[in-house]
Amino acid sequence: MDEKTISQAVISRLPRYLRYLAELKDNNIERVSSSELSQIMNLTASQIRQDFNNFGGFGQQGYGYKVNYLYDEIAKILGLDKTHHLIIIGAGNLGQALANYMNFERRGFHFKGIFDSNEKLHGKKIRDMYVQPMEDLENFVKENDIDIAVLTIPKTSAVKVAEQLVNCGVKAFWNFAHVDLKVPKDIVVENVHLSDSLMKLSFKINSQDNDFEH
Amino acid sequence: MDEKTISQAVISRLPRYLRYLAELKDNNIERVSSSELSQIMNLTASQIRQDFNNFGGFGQQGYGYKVNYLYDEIAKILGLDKTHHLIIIGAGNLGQALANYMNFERRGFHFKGIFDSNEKLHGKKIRDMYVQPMEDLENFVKENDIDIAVLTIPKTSAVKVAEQLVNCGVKAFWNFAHVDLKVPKDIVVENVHLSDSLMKLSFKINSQDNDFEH
DNA sequence: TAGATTGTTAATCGATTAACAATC
DNA sequence: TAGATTGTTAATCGATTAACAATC
Repeated sequence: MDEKTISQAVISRLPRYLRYLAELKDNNIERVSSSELSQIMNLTASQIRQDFNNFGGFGQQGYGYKVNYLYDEIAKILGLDKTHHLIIIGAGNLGQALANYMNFERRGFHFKGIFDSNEKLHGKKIRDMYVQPMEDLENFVKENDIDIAVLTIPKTSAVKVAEQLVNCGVKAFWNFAHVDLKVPKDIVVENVHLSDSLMKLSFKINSQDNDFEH
Repeated sequence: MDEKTISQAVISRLPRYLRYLAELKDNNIERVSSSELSQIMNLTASQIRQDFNNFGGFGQQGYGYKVNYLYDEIAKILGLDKTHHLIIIGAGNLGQALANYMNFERRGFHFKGIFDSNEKLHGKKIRDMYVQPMEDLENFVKENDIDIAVLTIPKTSAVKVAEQLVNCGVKAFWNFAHVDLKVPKDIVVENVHLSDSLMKLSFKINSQDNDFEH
């Protein structure tokens, strides 16, 4: 429909908007102006209005934005009203933690299974799932219409497994492996490189103490 | 010394440079030109040279960059040669996973302790640490010169605990709580908002299927 | 010296901020 | 209607890309 290009910067701000709007909702605040929101969120009012107008206007002149309506619209933009079928590849520390910790279902992500190559883990119960062997992966993906794979496996196997999953029809990856996946460009990848994040923290500490500012 | 402002965009690319340089090192490749690196990393050669020259020139005209030297210099810029004392607040799924999964020591981060308010967890062994009660937190931080706290606690307590830790001398936070911390501006915060990341994934899937491009 | 590739300046592109007319 | 605040255009700022002189 719209056929507009949304910049990465805007996309990154959307979940944060949603978070602050949820807070306003919790406090039973019905309306908010761009300048009020800008103060709470430490942005400029102009940027907020520009951001929202990437998706068409959600406000009313002279009034501001209805909190509930704005929240719902942004949730829709983020696709949180859609449902997806998700599996986790890698039942190590991180995979298990995400299975237990993330509230996948609340965001429309149906957690359907967890896999690992380590046979000591096979059959282990994680949340309400049993760890399955990698041999069963392809069939499971095809039979259960899996569209998202969470990769919490070592980088050595991540690229290969991702390719395999693309061939089975997986459309998106939440990638925690410390490597850049090689997938066709219509496949969605969202990287969470924890090591990179820790290095950024290190840089900021370092640059504070010494040389360069950031 | 230098007193230059490094943009957020450049900082974010540094760990990725390091990753690819490590790969070249592993393959015993001694030199690399900006244009070779640009092809591997899917960047422009110009951007790479601009990035490096934020910190002074690391290359030789007509030759390129020495892989080992460049790696070491970027590691130094990231402060990976420095040591830090780190604790984890929150011994739930995520806190435990990070304690076990992250190779803190390898990057100069000395993992010194893990804390939780849940007394059922107190004394539980995680890696080579025992979970300590929050009551012992302040003394421990002061006595052990802790400068970094990893926050894997719910957002409801994160802001308060962060303030408390700042008062005890903590200088940096690796924040996994789904909230923006309120700390003085000389305190370093690196956020890992996993929910936000998942929503971005959702957006990208959604925008592929329908309306807007990204 | 000739060839290659950096370091750096200039040009372009994109994102943020400012300004204001439209309108609730 | 008057006041307020959006939606949107224009101005500014910053980051990326292109070009090329410096130099190994």
